[in-house]
Amino acid sequence: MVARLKDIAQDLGLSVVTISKVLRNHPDIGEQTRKRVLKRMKELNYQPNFAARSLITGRTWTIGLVVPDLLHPFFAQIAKGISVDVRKKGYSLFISSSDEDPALEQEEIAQLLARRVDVMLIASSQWTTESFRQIEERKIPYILLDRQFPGLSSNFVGVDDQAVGSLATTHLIEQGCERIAHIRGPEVSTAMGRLEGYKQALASHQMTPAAGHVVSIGPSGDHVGDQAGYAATVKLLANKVRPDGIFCFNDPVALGTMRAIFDAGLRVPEDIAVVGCGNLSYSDFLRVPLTSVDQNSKMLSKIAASQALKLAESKSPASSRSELVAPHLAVRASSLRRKK
Amino acid sequence: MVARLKDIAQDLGLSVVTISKVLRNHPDIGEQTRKRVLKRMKELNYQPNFAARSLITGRTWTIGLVVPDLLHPFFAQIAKGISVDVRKKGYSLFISSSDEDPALEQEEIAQLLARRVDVMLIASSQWTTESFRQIEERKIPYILLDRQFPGLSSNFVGVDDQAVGSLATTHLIEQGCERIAHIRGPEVSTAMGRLEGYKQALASHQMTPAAGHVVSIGPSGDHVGDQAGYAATVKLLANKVRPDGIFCFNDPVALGTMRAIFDAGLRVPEDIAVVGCGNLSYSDFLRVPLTSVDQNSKMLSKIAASQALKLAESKSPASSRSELVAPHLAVRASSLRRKK
DNA sequence: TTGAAAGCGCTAACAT
DNA sequence: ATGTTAGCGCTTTCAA
Repeated sequence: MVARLKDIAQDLGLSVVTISKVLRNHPDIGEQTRKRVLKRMKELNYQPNFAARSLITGRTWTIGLVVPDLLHPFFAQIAKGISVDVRKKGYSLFISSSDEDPALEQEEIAQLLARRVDVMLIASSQWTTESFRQIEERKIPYILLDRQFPGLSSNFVGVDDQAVGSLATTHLIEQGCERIAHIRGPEVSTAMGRLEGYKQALASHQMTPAAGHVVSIGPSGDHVGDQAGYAATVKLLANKVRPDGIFCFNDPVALGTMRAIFDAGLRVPEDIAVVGCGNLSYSDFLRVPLTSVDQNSKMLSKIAASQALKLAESKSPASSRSELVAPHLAVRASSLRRKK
Repeated sequence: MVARLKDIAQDLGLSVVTISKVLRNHPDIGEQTRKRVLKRMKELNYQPNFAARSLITGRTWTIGLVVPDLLHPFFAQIAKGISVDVRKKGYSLFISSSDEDPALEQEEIAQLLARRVDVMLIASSQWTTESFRQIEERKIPYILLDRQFPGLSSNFVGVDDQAVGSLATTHLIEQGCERIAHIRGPEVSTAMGRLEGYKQALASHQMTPAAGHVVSIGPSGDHVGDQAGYAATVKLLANKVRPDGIFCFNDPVALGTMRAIFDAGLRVPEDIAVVGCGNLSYSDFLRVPLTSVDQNSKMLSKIAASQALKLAESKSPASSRSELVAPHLAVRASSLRRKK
C-alpha cells in the first residue's frame, strides 16, 4: 500500500493537518515535529497524491503542449527544451502531435482542457481561431508558439520571421546574387513574415523580384517540403530569367530545390546559390552542405517555458505579451560564391 | 464557472448519481432521463473532473514515456506514434527527455511515479536496474523500449537487433564485400545484439572478422555518433588489412564513417561499402545516399501503445512479455557495388 | 504550535 | 430506474 498523510499522522501520533503543513513547508511547525515527520516521510517514501491536491487547489501542476509534428526537429527541440525546463519546477508536460491535422489538433486541445492543464502551449496548424476561443472560455492561459494569428491577441513566442527573410536575402545579395528568387510557404504567419523580409531586403538594395520569381509550395505544411520544393524549382527554372539565388521557405524545400538544380544540369552554388531555413542537423552531410537560417529553437523553448511557468504561477490574467527570438545564419557551401 | 455534476443535477431535478451514471453509460437509466442529461451536458459543455475521478478510482488515465533524446528521430517517432494511439483511448501522455543522463532519467521516472501514471514506458539510458525496482515497488506496470536489461524480466518492446546485424552484414556479403568491419556501439543490449547478428552472418558464410575489424565508438550514446564514427573509422583504416565494407552501429556513426573515408581519398561504395542503422529521413540527400537498416519504429510504437493500453486496463499483473519488431533494409547507393 | 471540521467533485455499494 | 450514504487524500479555515 502506498503511504498517505494519514499513515504518517497515525505513526507519529499527530494530526493529518500537521503532516500536511510540514509537507508544504508551512512556517508554524515545531522544529522537533518537522524533523520527525520528514524522517518518517522519507522512510515510507511518501509521495503526495496529485489528484487529491488538485481537487482542492484547482491546480494540476501540469502543462499541455501541442505541436504539428514531433518528428520535425524544430518542434522536437521545442518539446524537449520545454519538458526539461518545466520539470525542474515540478511540472509535467503532456505532449501531443497533431500530424498537421486541424481536426486532430482540436481534439487534442479539448482533451488537454478537460484535464485542466495549468497552461497550454500550442504550435497550431489551424486556419481558424475557433479553438482558441474555447480555451479562453475555459479561462486556461495559453501561449501560441511559432505561428501567429492576425486578430488574435494572445501570448506569443516565435521566431522573428521577417528577420529570417532579410537575413537570408541580404546574405545572397552580399554573395553577389542579382536575381534572387523565393520559394514561399503557405498562408501562415511564418511564411508571410519570411516573404516580407525577403522583399524588404531586396528593396533596401534597390532590387525587386523578377516576374515569376516568387513561387509557392502550395497549401501543404512542412511534411512534403522536399517534393514541393522540387516542383517549385522546376517551375522557377522555366522562367525566361533564371534566378542565380534562391531563398527557400525551409530546409526540406531547399533539399528539393537543390535536387532540381542538379537534375537540370546546374551547379550549386556556382550557378544558383541556395539558402534554407531551420538549420536541420543533417545540413553538414549533404552533397552540398546547406546554408540555412537557424531559428534558435533552444532559446525559443527557454522563453516559452519561462513564460508558461509565469502564467501557471500568477492568478491574474495579465496582459498578453509577444516575444520574438532573433534568428542567425549558418553559412555553408550552398551559398558561398565569394571565396575570400 | 466550470460545470459540475451537481449543477446538472440541480438544473434537472435529479440526483448527482444519476448524472454520473449517464456520464459513464450505465445501463439502468431511463431513455428519457438519459437524453435530458446528455442535452444539458452538451449545453454546459460539461467535462468531468479527472482529479476527482482519479481520487476515487485510483486510475489517472495517464501514461508516462521517458526517452533518452526526443531530438533523435527514432524516439521522436515512437513518442509521436504512442501519443496518437493512446489518445484515441482517452489517455494522455507525459513525455520526458532525459538527455541520455541516467540521473535525470531517475528524477523523471520518480516524478511520473509520483503522478501515479497508469503505465510507464521507458527507453532507458541507465546502466543499472535500480530505477526499475522502484517502479516495481510502486506496483506500476512498465514497459521497456528499445533497450533491454539482462536479469530483468519485464515487459519489453524493441527491435530484433540480431536481425539488424545479420541483415546489414548479409547484404554486404551479397554485394561482394570480403572484409567486413563493424563499428559497434556501447555495452547496451542494442549494440550487443547487432554485434551478435554481424558475427552470425559472417559465420554462416564461413567468414570471421579480421583482427582489429571490430571497433567501438566508446561508451557514448547516439548523440555524438558522427565524431565517434569518424574517429573509429580512422582507427579502422589504419589496419594492415583494409575493410571493403563497414556496418555501422547507427546512421550518425555511418555519416562520420563516410566522411572519414572521403577524407582518406577513398570512394563509397567502390572502395568501401557502408551500411548504417536507423534509416533517418535525410538518408536520401547525402553526398552518397546511405543504405540503412530501418528499425520499423512506426510498428514499434504501435505495439508499444497497444501493450501499454492492455496493461492500463487489466488489473491483474499478468506475466511479462517481450515483443520484437523485425527490421528491414533500405538499400541505397552507399552499399551498391553489384549493379544489375 | 497544533488540530477539528468541512469539503473539493466524483464514484461505489447499497438501498428503495 | 433512481437516490442515499460514505468516502477517496488532501487543503483550508478557524479554533484551541
